[in-house]
Formats: sequence, structure tokens, C-alpha cells
Amino acid sequence: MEFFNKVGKMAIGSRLRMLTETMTDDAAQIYKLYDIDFQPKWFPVFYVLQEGGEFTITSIAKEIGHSHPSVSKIIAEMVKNGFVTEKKDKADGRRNMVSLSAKGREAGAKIQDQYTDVTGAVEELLSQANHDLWKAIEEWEYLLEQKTLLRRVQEHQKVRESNKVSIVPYEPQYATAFKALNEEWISKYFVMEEADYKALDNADSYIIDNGGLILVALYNDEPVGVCALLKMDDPDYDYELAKMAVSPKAQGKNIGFLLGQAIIEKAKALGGHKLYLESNTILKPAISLYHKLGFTKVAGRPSPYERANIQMELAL
Amino acid sequence: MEFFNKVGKMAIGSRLRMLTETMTDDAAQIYKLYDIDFQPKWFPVFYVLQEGGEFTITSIAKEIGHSHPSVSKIIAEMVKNGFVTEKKDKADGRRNMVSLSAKGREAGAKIQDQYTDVTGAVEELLSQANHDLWKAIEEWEYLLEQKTLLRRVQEHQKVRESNKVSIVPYEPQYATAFKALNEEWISKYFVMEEADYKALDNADSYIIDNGGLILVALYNDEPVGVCALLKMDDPDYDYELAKMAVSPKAQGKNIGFLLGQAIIEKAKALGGHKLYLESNTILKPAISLYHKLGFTKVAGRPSPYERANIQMELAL
DNA sequence: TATAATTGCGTAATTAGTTACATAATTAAT
DNA sequence: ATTAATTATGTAACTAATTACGCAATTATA
Repeated sequence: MEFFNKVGKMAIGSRLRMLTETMTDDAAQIYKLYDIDFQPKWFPVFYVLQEGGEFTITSIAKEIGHSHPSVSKIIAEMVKNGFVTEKKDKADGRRNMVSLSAKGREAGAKIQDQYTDVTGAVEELLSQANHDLWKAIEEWEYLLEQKTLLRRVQEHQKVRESNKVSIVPYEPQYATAFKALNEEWISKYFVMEEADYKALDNADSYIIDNGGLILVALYNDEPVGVCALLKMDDPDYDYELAKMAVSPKAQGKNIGFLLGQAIIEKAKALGGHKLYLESNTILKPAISLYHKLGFTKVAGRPSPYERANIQMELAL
Repeated sequence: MEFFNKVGKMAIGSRLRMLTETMTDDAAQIYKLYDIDFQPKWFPVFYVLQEGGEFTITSIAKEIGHSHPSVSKIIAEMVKNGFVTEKKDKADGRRNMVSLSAKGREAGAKIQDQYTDVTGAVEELLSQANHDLWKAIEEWEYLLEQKTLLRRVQEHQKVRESNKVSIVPYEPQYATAFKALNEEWISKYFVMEEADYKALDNADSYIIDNGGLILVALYNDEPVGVCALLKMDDPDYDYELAKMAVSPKAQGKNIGFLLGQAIIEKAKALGGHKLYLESNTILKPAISLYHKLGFTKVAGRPSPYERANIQMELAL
């Protein structure tokens, strides 16, 4: 398969599908070798029934890992071909009790030889290969059960996206972004207040000149997130984390966390001991981000903002 | 998958199918992560088109190992979604020349990140496993190309069936079988001749008492094949291989070969140096069996049988 | 230069599974 | 003792591929 070498590992799904297909194509003809009128897809169901006794549709489905409609259809076909008999359970009227018929048991005896030959052929293949396909499948089943492929891809995506993000100090060129990004979420959930305009229109004089600072998150050199550290005049706290905003277009890239981490580092470097912040419980992702950064809830304090209904702090 | 441990290696096909399924189920959701409106099944076709330039339906199908109707349908869907443009080839009116549209190329740029993330996730999985699934698949593809699973199973069947066959010396109880098995094929292709009746009705006096012998092949204790070694009164040959017959019901169990081998061994043990046989070229399987046993064609000699049109010999 | 064979490709039917939904029977909970 | 939730099953619709088939365009051949 030249194609797969070009595409690389990401096509492992397609490659598996094709290998499966070449094998199942042969399966139909293998049954013919043993002159049993038998469809390969019946095999797992048949195998379970050979254990003897009666089974319900769902118990078979669960055992072989198929959906129950699949088993239902297969049983219908096997009944039609006389391999299987079904009868309603007297104790539980929903149950369709299924078992091998005389003809089914007879076919089972015939099929034993086939089992040994196919197992022999597969084992021969396994022994001729250096890499154990059987065990490799087993491992992948386990690994994917632990963490799905989707989750794994998601994690890779996150790391890669994070690497594209850089956190830089505020510069006058980011003044409009600082205002726009904050105005975006504030006016979406609340209304812009007097204190907002003061801070957003005069970042330099109001925040930086007062001993605070602003960090900007760049993604492809575009400012997509901002966060400010305000000097507080308070016996309990040194700084306030405020004006954290991330563009909705840049969600899922971990930008909020990276900004928060960087701001905390800055606060530490400036000799701060305790951080403070205000927010609103309606902003669930923000609150959970603050939690992740280590902030804990504290009792209410007066705030210049209408919208503040929760306060948090973090000891550095 | 408890079931597979019970069933064993012969269910490797089903097991592969399930692994494939869990992976392709995730694939659809992975595309959503990159907000491209893209179906996973388009991927191989898309990948080929990304090489740039125009392709025909069949060339794509060949490249990715799908059937052409499959590619035809996928292209139709991609055209509908604006990823692909098609136009008839002017030089060859049958050809449907297919290439990426502007939107397609744009999606291609977006998808690059996905390629790296998926490849990364798969490589992570491969590195976490002790048995290399990727290489194992590659090996199986190769091994199955060399010899299909069907062929391998067939060979195992043959060996197993051969083991059920035993070659025993003639006893009077096999007299009827000796005649019946031979009469069956002779009267099917030719007519019974005087010499046939003489030999078949008087095996003891005509064959054994004259220094020859008969071997019988038993399958489940039933005589299903016979073969005679006749003492010849000839300067060139010691014995003639004759009256070889195998029941059509017992075909494909290698019985002819086993009988032939055993007869040759007997001839050697009796001190013979050269064997002779007569047959008819209409009996193709028989002739090729004699070849396999080492017999070579020789120039004609007089025969008591009408039907003999080929003579063969074997130096022991 | 007709005629036959090959090639390209689309449509239809089939396959072996799936999910979604409906219904009846049983079990649990108030 | 109702009512709600769960379980067992079947039917219908969908999916992603396949084979079978037919038609038109091109190429090879006598």
C-alpha cells in the first residue's frame, strides 16, 4: 500500500479497515470449503450458542460486543435456515430465548474442523510475522479504553495551540484591543459601567502608572487575550487580577490559563503576597479558570462594580 | 474483550473490525474539533487531491485502494460542498477531471494542523504499546498478498485430512471396494474391458499371487482409495502401477498422492528398480499426480488396454 | 475502415453493520 | 396501587463500503 506510506500514521484507521476487508472477504469462501451453508457473520452468535443452553438476544449482543438489532437480525436469519430455535420465556414475556436446533448442533460438529484449520492458519501467520498483530490489537483496545483517540488528539491540539500563543507586556499599540476584548464580554453579559470606561480608556495612566501592569496574549501576532494586575491600596491584598478577557474566536487554546499563570508570576516577581479578584457567578468558565489557577472564594467586600457578586483570593 | 480470549485467534477478523470501528467513530468528532465541515471518508480522496493538479476518478481510486464507484460518490459529495471542481477532459470525453476548488485548498490549509495532531496522537499510542500495530499491519498485508488466508486454511485442511487417511495392505474384505472404486471411474470415462474384469474380479490370484500387491486407503475406516502394484515380466521394468482409484467423495484429501507414495515405497522394499504405468491423457488430474510422484513420459509400448494412450516410468 | 476490445465512470442493488425509535413487559418508588 | 423507570426486543432508516451492470468514448485489430 504505497498510499499509506505517503500519508503516514494518521491513516491507520483506513489501513485497518482494508486489512479487515481482505480477511473477511476470504471468510465467506472458507465456509464453502467445509460445505456448511453458513454465513461468516453468524459466527460470533453461533459460537456463543454452542456453549449450550438458552440465551436472550441482549445477552448474546453483550457477549460478542454487537448491538442488539444486529443479533436480532442474525438470529432471524439463522432461524430461517433452521440452525436455531426461539421461544418466549414464560417467566418474562419480553425475553426471546434462543438455542441451537438439532441441525445447528450438527453443523457445530462439522464446524469444529474448520475452527482448528482457521486457528492454525492464523497462528501460522502470526508466527511468520515479527510484530504480533494479535497482541498489538489487544494493547490498542486497552489504550483506547483508557483514553479515546478523540481525547488524545484534543490534547495534542491544545499543546500545539498553546505553543502558538505568546504572552507579552502591554504596549500602547494594544490599547484598542485591551478595550475591545473587555467591552465584548462585559456588554454581552452585563452593561459597561463608569469604572470600566475609566480603566479601559486610560490603561496607561489608570493601571500602569499606578504600579500595575497589563499582559497581552498574542496568537499569530494578533492580540486575542488581555489581563491586568492592579495595585491595591489595602492592608489585606497587594494586587487585584482584573480585566481578564479572551476573544471567543480564540477559545480552547488555553489562553486564559496562560494569561492567569503569567500574571501570577508577575505579581510574585513584584513581591506581592496575596491576590484579589472580583467576578460574577454567571461566568462559569471564568470562575472555574480562577479555581484552576488556585483562587479560593472569600467573604464579600465593597466593590465599585455592580456586576461583582463573588470575590476570590490567592496567597502567593 | 472477554469474548475474543475465549474464541481465540480465529476471530482476529472480527476483532480487527471492532478496533477499526472504535477508531472511525472518533474520526468524525475529530474533524469537528477543527471546525471544518468535512467527512472523514473524504479524507483519502482529499489527500490525493492536495498533491495539486487534476486527477481522474479511476486514478484516485487506484491510488487509495478504493473501488471507483466509491470515489465517484465521494467526489459528488465534495463537489456539492464546494471543495472540488470537476470538468470533462477535452482530449478524452470519458474522463472527469477533478481538482480542489479555492474553498478546498483553503480547507487544506486549515487541515494541516489536524494532520499533525492526529499523527501525534497515533504516534503516542504506538509508543505506549509494546507491540507495533503499524508494522504488524504492514507485515500482514505482505503475508496475505503472498498467500491468501483462504489458501492457508486450505492447506491446513489438507494436512489434517491427510492425517485422517491411513494406507493399509489389501485384505479379502476390500475385494468389493477394489472393484467398485475402479469400475466407477473406468465406466465414467471409458468402457470396462476384458483385462479389467480379469484383474478386478480376481485380485488375489491375478495380482497378489503373481508377486504383486494392493494398498487400500481408509478414511474413517472406510475404503476410499485403492492402488495396485503388478509384477511385470519385462527386461526394462519390475513392476507396473495400476488400478489406482479414489472415490470422488474423498477428493481433496491428498489420497491419490498418499497411495502413490506408499506403492512406490513398497516397490523399493521389494527390490524394484523401475516402475511403469499406462494411462489416458483425458485423465488430467491423474497425469499430473503421476508427474508429482516423479513419473516421466516414455515412448509407446503394446498394451492390453484400448484406453491406454500414454506410458510413464519412474526409476526408483 | 468497420468491428471488437478496453477504458472511464455513473447508477442501482447489496451488505453488514449502526443509531433512532416504538412497544410491551417487568421492576422500583411514592 | 398507581406511576415512573428500566429492560428486552423488533422495525425502520442510515452508512460506507462493495459488486453488477450499462453506456459512451477511445484504442486496437483484421
